[in-house]
Amino acid sequence: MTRMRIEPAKPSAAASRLAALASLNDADLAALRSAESSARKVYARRDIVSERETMPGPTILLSGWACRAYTLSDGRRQILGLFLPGDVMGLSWHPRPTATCNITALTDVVFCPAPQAALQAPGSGLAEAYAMSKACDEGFLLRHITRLGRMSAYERIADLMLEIHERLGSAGLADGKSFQMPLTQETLADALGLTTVHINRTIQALRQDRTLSIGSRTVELHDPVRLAESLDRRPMSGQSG
Amino acid sequence: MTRMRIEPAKPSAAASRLAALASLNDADLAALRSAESSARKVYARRDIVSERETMPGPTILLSGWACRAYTLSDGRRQILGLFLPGDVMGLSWHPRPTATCNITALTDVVFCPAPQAALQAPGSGLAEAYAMSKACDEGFLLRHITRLGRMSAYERIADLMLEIHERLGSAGLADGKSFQMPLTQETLADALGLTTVHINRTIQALRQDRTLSIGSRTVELHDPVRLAESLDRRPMSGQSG
DNA sequence: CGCGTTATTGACGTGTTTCAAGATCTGTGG
DNA sequence: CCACAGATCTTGAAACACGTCAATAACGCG
Repeated sequence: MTRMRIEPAKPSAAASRLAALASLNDADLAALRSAESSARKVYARRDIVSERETMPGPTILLSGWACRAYTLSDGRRQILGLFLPGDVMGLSWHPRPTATCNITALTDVVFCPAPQAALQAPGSGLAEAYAMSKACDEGFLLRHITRLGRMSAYERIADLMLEIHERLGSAGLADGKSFQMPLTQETLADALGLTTVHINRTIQALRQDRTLSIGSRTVELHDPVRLAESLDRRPMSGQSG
Repeated sequence: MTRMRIEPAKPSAAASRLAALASLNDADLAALRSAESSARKVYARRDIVSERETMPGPTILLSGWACRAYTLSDGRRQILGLFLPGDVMGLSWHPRPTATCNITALTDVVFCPAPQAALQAPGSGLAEAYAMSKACDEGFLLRHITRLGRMSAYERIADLMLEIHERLGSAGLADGKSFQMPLTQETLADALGLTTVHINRTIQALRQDRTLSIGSRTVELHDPVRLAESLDRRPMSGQSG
């Protein structure tokens, strides 16, 4: 891979995601690039933010996957939502933000503070991009609720894979039918309110039906459009335009 | 009920709730009172906002209960969250807000637009109150996810009753151990991802254990504090101060 | 009083969990 | 390059929580 002189040639996942949410001007992109230079790294299985800790400001996930999770005192763990590359974590309108759950790195993870300075500048789309990002987040939470409340294991897995596929797509990290997924079956279980054993068996059923196959760190969707319809996934409306 | 000359004597549930979230000045309270005069009413089982409709502005629920719900095409219904008197519905940072789920009246319901004018006025606490309200909302969503994903039917019911008890309390609508609850068992089932039949049987178990009793439109908690501890409900930290 | 909604019950089916063991993978160090 | 340890995946058998179906009882309202 030769390094190009003109930087914007290969936009980062973050820039690509945010640009899909609102139109960013050159100052915005520059602010993003400069923020990315002050990146921090956290290794897999480590907490990025621990419960009851003070929340840091909004943070952009540059690479790797993370999640918000809540653990009951007897050890039961529920993953509340995933963060994928380009997502903005910890966006909070909370005046005095105290973490009410952990943010944990699921893989090695690199992140940086989300640029704030440019927010007030005329023509900046960053504020809108953050707002859209937050709105999407809530949409994901709501979908997660109906997944957990009203879907079978089979549907839950399929639905989550579709969501991840869409989200990675908007960061330029998925092609039409497949993507890289670093989640273990145990993590999937914690996200979907199931046990590892049952996740395993259901994945086998999905493969046998040729609905989707989850292999070593990759997922292949056999017919994303039809599957999305059968799961009542409305096509995210014209939010991206 | 005789009408008092001096209004603030009996604060509305809305004023009481919002005042608990941030300190409101006289102008804020006046704005609230005046907004309440332009109230609208919707009957039980009717939609307040239907899916794919344009969202109205932020709206304060003055009396009655409502919910956000999502219905799959085969009829399965999941209640995403409840709105109790004093709650602010439809708070959205979304630039071009389109409803992604219904808001339905669970009982007869009265609501009014949330006052906006006073937001920029110096000393107004309304903006902060709305922000806190939104932050609480997200907390409720997250808790709902762990309820659905990792709790048994028994725990789900108990946990939801505790949440409602706390929330009604901050609106001045609950005493130490009990409150009025207009939800049918079918509604509870849709909220908790269970069937009516199983809700019914589990309620009987809860009563038999003297954990809590749900009778005709009232709930009595036998030992809220102990129950909350056993369900890992952290005491909402110092947010209210 | 009668009708629709809501609550209750019983018998039975099934999706998911539990427990426990073994197989496979992955990275690490010798 | 092999051996090893820890993580991850896979499998089977048995238990249980919860769902389904269907019928009846109790409520609440006009």
